[in-house]
Amino acid sequence: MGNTRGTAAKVAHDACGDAKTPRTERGRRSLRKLLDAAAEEFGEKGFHEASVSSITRRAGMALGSFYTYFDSKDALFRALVADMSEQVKSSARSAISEGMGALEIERAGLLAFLNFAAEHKEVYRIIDEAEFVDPASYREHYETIAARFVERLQAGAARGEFRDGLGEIEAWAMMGMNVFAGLRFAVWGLADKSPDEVAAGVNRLLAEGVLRR
Amino acid sequence: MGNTRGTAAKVAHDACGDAKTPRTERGRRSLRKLLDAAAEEFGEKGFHEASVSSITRRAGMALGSFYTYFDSKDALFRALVADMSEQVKSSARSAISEGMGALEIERAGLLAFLNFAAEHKEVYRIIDEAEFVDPASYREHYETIAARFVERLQAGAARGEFRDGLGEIEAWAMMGMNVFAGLRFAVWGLADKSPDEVAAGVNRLLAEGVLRR
DNA sequence: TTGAAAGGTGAACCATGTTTCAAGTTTAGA
DNA sequence: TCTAAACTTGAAACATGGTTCACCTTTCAA
Repeated sequence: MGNTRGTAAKVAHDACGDAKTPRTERGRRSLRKLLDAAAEEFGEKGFHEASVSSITRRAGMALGSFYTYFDSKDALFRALVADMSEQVKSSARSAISEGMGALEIERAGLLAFLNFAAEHKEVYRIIDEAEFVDPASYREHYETIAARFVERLQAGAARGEFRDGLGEIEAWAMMGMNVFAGLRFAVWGLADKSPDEVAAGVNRLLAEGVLRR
Repeated sequence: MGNTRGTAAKVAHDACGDAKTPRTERGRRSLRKLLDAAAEEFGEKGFHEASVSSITRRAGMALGSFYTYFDSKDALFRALVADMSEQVKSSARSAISEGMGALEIERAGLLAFLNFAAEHKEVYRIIDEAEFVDPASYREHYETIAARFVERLQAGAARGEFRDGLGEIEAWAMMGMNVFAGLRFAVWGLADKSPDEVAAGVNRLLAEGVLRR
């Protein structure tokens, strides 16, 4: 469940906006421990059930130290949302490589997302709870991702793979498919379907729809 | 924003499980006021920011009266989730009529849902927050709806309108499309797309996918 | 008319958990 | 080595808001 060192370092960096930047190596280590502990705690309990004291306990430090790194529980949560959002985006991004066709890109992106979600089930809870704790981030998260879908849809059309006229409506619909597939098959993971199977099914739906022909 | 009298009555009835059934007409009126006030309050502020005292204030009654009708703030929320869930389902259900084709059913169902969501923006927040406050209901809500999608998909295939082999994966993907279309175009409603336009766009995507042919 | 049950009231109780603070310890550069 | 800044500590201050309770008012059937 714990982050890799690389990821955690990235967290600290990306979270600059809400975290107070530590000046020493020891400080960076503490900030990292706090962020990892918070991801676990918020993932398990949700924002309101989570407590700062429980987070510092997990991180193995005193309650008061928390306020050396964050101004408030909210600030910590915002930092975490920004980071998780970034991780979700980059997980899909990294799955895409040069020679892929437009449709293949979508399948690979979804597959990467499903694997990421299965590995980090706390992402859903944290992003979802942002709807209440930090609405602006929540909205920005989905709007940014939707914008990518629009770009890819248009690129696919330009290449002649996709039909013309695809835009925001289709982008949001696709994003919804992926998110719900992730919720049901990766996060709740009843293990009755493999990620490949799910990605293939959704991809076929996306490609040709449900009509018999 | 306020419920119609009919709806509110229904709420009270459906919520029996968590609400203490009033014995007199006056009591039923109070329970109704409480449920309507709660839908507003939870919709605006979310579960944790909402307070029982603010709900009773909205309802125009004293704090203590609340506990005549509900054992706790949680119980009220559960009653509300059950009711909203029921309303979402019946809004789509009522849009479906006899002579419709399988594809047409999906469009009509989505259109009704979009209109319902635009009219009751608080539904999203309440259902979404159930993920944290009442996870079992949250899951049941979506699983029940997904089951309906599966049924309709199979009915469509039996009629020869849809291709074979459609199942849970496709059902969850469709549900995701609809939910996200509702979030973006009905709830956030930037008014740049009409419900009909959105329903038509999603329906075409569902029917034939994105591939050029 | 009447009294028992239902419903209403809001101050006070209480648990929880965030944030502050004053004092101690460690780090890192000079 | 030395010292200022960075970091740590945990008890206590503080705020919030759910829940209880003892007493009052309304309803309704006999």
